[in-house]
Amino acid sequence: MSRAGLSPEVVTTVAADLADEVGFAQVTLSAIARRVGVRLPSLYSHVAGSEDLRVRVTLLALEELTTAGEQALAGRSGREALRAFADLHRTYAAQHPGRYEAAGSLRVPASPEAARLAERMGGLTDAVLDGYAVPPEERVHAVRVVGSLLRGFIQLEAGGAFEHSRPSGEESWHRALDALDALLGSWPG
Amino acid sequence: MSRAGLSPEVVTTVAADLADEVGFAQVTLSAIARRVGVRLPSLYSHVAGSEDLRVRVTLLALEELTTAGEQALAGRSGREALRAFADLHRTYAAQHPGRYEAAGSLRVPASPEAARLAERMGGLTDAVLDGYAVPPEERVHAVRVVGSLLRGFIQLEAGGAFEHSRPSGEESWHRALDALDALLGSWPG
DNA sequence: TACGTTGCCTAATACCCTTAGGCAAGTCGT
DNA sequence: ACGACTTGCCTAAGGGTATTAGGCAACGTA
Repeated sequence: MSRAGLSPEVVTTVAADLADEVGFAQVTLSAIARRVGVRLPSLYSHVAGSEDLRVRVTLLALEELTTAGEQALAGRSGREALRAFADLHRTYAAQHPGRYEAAGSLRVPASPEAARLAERMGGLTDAVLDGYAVPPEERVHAVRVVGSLLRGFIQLEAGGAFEHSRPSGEESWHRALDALDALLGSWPG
Repeated sequence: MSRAGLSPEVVTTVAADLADEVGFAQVTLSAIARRVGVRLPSLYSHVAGSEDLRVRVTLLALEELTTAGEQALAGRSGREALRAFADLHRTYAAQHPGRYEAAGSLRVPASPEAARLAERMGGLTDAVLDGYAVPPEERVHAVRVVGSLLRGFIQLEAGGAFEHSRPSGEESWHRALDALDALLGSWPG
């Protein structure tokens, strides 16, 4: 009986891929075991259980998004940075719906890894805002508004809210980004 | 053996209450059966199954939100209407997290009831925008941006994103509404 | 090569969801 | 008021997922 060569990372990646295919909520240990060719209980050698696996997928997605964000923002600022950051998230959500869903779940337990990620994500939002003249004490609010709009739009679009009405989401997306740019350009109003 | 006096409406309401207490994803037919004092299979006389129940809870939440919206918006327009509409959703989400989660699930199957709700919800957003001079062909985009920001903010707040950082979400909420008001007041740019 | 570690297995338990079939409590026609 | 029909609730049974316990064999290492 040869071994399957599993590891926490492999199991997590398979789970993330499965989430992209059938939805994060439909990810099941049974399905993963079938896919990698082992019996269900064998997975417990690599992950602590169903909930642990969900957290791992969430952290994986956040890490991928953050890394991609750091690359996308390199050398950009202001409107350019905002657009790159926003488009990155929208594209990631479209290509990896399950991962994005996981990333949006929030509520990961505190851990060194989670803290490091939060730090890096903070750096990203700082980089975006650095191109705008938002007063220091207003930055928190600006970050929250930007995050809210992006997240809300992407989720509505992913949920099919714009599917059966004209015009397409694409045009609204550009309006939303223009609105955000104008907003940040004249913050706080 | 006396009867429990159940009905689709009662089961749905119990499910919604349970969702508010433990989260929409944790709502289970077993738990509902225990709560109303019947055996699990008895519920199948009232709902078609687990998925059917979820849809019913979603429609219940959307209906409650819409009805409350119609009352909150009566006699208001412009900034007043926007604020009433936004605060209503935020308050509803805080008081009925499970219901709000259900309402945000989207993707309810097409039905006469769903169509009626969509119609009424469209009327609400129209009422909010009527106080602003948004060009007719731009209304769709404005509605989407407003919806995205509100939804995103409320979800981030519900997910605890603002919990461990100052200032509180309350202040950011006011900034967000001011930003939306300014945005709609000078749409498209 | 012998040893300890560990990856994977079978077995067993505990939910949850769903369908089938039966009984009796309501409801309705006469 | 009585019988017949409808239906709300029940038990029984089967299938899926999650988790734990305990065993065996494949690997890394002395």
